[in-house]
Amino acid sequence: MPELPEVNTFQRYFDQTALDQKIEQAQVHDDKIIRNMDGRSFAEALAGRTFTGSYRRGKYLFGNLDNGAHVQLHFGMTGDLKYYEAPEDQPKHERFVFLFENGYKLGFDCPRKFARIVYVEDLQQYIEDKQLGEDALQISLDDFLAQAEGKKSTLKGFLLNQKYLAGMGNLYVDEVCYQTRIHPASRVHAMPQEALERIHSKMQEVLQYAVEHNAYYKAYPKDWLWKWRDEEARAPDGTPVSIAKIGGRTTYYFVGYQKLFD
DNA sequence: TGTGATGTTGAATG
DNA sequence: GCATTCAACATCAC
Repeated sequence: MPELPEVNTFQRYFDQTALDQKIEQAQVHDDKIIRNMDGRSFAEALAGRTFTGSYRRGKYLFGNLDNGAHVQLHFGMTGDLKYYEAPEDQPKHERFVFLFENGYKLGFDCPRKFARIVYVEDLQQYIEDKQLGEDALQISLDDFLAQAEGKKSTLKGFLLNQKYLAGMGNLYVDEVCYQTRIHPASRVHAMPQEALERIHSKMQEVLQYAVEHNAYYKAYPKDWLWKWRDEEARAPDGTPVSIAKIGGRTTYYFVGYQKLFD
């Protein structure tokens, strides 16, 4: 489920379960989920360490280790965390697990193995090399406009590109476009500044609301697109939903109800 | 049985 | 260098 608000919820969970406890051992069940070393090296690097904090940027969560290194947790499409004690509570698709001194474990579950776990020696350098954009919840209007400057891509493609800003995913992009009544296939360079300002403002409003509700979508307002994202959906003016690939992803939008800048 | 899914990356193309 | 499209990654659920 992981877009920015979901990862923010994972961060809270991580902080409540993993911090300030010595890691007795890390066990890697599936080597391929660790992207920059084999499972044995990862386990060796983590043994005896302690997480002292965490840092989230967009959909990327980093656990801060007491030796200055970080562990990147990126959840892909199906990543999840589970803190448990009894062996029978181990999640079905656990790919690796931290065993703490108190006997509890923090397991990383991921049915589709799209998650990306990386042992990061130098976080600043890593983020720079990745060209990871500013966090979508933090980015100022000025920086947002600067990123949008001259972009010929679709609005959706722009918002999804983690180099420009980090954290937006398929569902929240559709939500913001719907609520601002701007067509997701609009060309960024054809949008007046006022429209970009509305996107920026609504984006942070939506993300903030979602974060405050722990990304629990059932608690989202009834008038969000999210609630009834299906083929029967209609805009308030009765426009039936259109479903098409925009920016490479399945997109729900309303022709006419959402203004197209092209 | 086939299809697509809340994500990212790299290759190929224009 | 940019933008776009596509395939790949691997598994599950409808």
